[in-house]
Amino acid sequence: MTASTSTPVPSDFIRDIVAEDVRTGKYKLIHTRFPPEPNGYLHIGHAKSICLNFGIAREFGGICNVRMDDTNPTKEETEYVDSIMADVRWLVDDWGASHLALNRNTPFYASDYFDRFYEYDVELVCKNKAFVCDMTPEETDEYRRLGKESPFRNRSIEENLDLFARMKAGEFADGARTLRAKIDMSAPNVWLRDPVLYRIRHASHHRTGDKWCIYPMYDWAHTLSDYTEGITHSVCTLEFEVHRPLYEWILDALEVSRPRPHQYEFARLNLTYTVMSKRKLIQLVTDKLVNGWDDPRMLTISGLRRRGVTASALRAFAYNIGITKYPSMTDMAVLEHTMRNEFNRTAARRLAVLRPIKVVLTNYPTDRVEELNAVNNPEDRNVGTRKIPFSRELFIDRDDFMETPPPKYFRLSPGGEVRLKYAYIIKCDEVVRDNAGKVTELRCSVDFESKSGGATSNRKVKGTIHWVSAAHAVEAEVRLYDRLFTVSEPDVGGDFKSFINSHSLEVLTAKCEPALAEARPPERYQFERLGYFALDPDSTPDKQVWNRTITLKDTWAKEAKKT
RNA sequence: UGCCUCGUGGUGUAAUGGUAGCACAAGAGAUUCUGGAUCUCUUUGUCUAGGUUCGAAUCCUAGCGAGGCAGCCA
Repeated sequence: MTASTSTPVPSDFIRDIVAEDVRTGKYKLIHTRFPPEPNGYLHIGHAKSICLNFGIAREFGGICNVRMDDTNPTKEETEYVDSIMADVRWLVDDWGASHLALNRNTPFYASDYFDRFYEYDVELVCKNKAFVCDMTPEETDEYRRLGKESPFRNRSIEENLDLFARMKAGEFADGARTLRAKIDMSAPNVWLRDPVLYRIRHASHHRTGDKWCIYPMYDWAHTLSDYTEGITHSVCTLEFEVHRPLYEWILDALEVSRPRPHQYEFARLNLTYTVMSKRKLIQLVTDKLVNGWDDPRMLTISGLRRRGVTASALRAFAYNIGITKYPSMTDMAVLEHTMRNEFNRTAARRLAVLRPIKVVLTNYPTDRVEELNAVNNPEDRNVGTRKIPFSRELFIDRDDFMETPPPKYFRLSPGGEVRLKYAYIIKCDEVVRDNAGKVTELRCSVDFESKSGGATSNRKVKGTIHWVSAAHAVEAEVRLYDRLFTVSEPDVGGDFKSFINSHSLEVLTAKCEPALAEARPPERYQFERLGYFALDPDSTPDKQVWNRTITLKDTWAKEAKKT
């Protein structure tokens, strides 16, 4: 019996391939990699990829590199490197990280291999498998579409060597020349039609500075980075499927020693009610439709973390959705279910009132305060109980009172009864309003026989609601989040920004039970009957800020909608 | 248009020639001092047409549909 019996081990077509390679002894060590370009923040789709690549390494006793694919100096920044590393570490560090490869704070960088790439370039030219091309970008495009050979294709090796050295030396302007692989302009796969390997960019690179003015293209850099690092299974998303023959061609052309890496592709994650592309996420940030990359409404890893999602919940989600080649659309409800499933077991319960309405218990002594016993987590008795103060004046949530309740409404209404959780059954005798007619106070009477835990507490009423003692309440800011988009697929049918949910953030001042004042990050709580909440970094010693990570399932809301 | 890939309930996935299963969602009920959780039950599926086979979701052929690629982006 192994540890894997308690934790389900995923199975999918890629892991099947790895398992087979392990069985046949194809490689000494399974070695995967996660290769982000540092040009944006990581999102939940990257989390899927991280969990796959690190998961494979973890399950097969291998290792996984994080490698910055930083071959385009005009787009990449150190800020993104830092955020990516923080996100990856957060996601995998408590996942049996000791045998993962992430045993250092610094990632690998494709840019560290630029010198080595240059040697490979020269080798390729010497083998007459690459040439320097003088065509403009537009001409190159057109010739590739038409399958026409470049007029510069048959330059001598000496001339190519000379020209490429002068490209490197900075003699030519951006776009003036490229180094292209010499493959087959009549190939049906356009990526085999003499693809560009190097372009000229007189731009400062975030790590190599001004050392280079020629930069490798993705295919060249990525393939050779994989090979250089000893990667065995190079796992990427479906859009690179047509690049695989080029990946193979490069390794063939350089006649690299075996075993060599192989590329496998899986479908990227799509989720309802959100957008996933970096381009769109960056627009949300720059257009200030959200408050930065880590806005809790964003499906970035940093946004999810700030909202209160745990790394283990994200990993469980990655496990739940599986790995295939089918371009699917996963229901946001799966993510939500994964969170509730974990937090229900792990989050301690507290009482908090979001939209307070005052309740005065007319038959309760003015100066009396009781300390009532409350269970911290009914799913985990080990975490014990706490005391909650109870007194004559309380707050309850406005949602828990209706003047003219519909049928099946179990909460408080004029003349009706409800149980205050851990306390008494009360009856609403009188409704007090202000001049505008708004209800400002409920005057209720207590059934002292009904005290929770007491000998005569057996009487049942249909509803139980949460409450907070007014004199003891601690005020806190609460931020309620809803889906960022109003439609399930904001990517289709027009500008995605026109589907923004204008009510996706609501800020309230809540009344909390005193025990919450002692909460510290990264603790998270269930506010009973409301949802799961985590402290936001905006919290100060004077004022807590709570983010609602996810609501509880609300079958009453569903019921109410029917009528 | 060319090339590549993929089609299993509403959604996401499993079954790798041998009883189509799981999860989410939806619906009904039980229970409940959270309208939470838990438990029970129910609805809904192999894209189509041929073929191979004792037997096909699985193998073959054709069709249909969907996605990706066709940057000096990754």
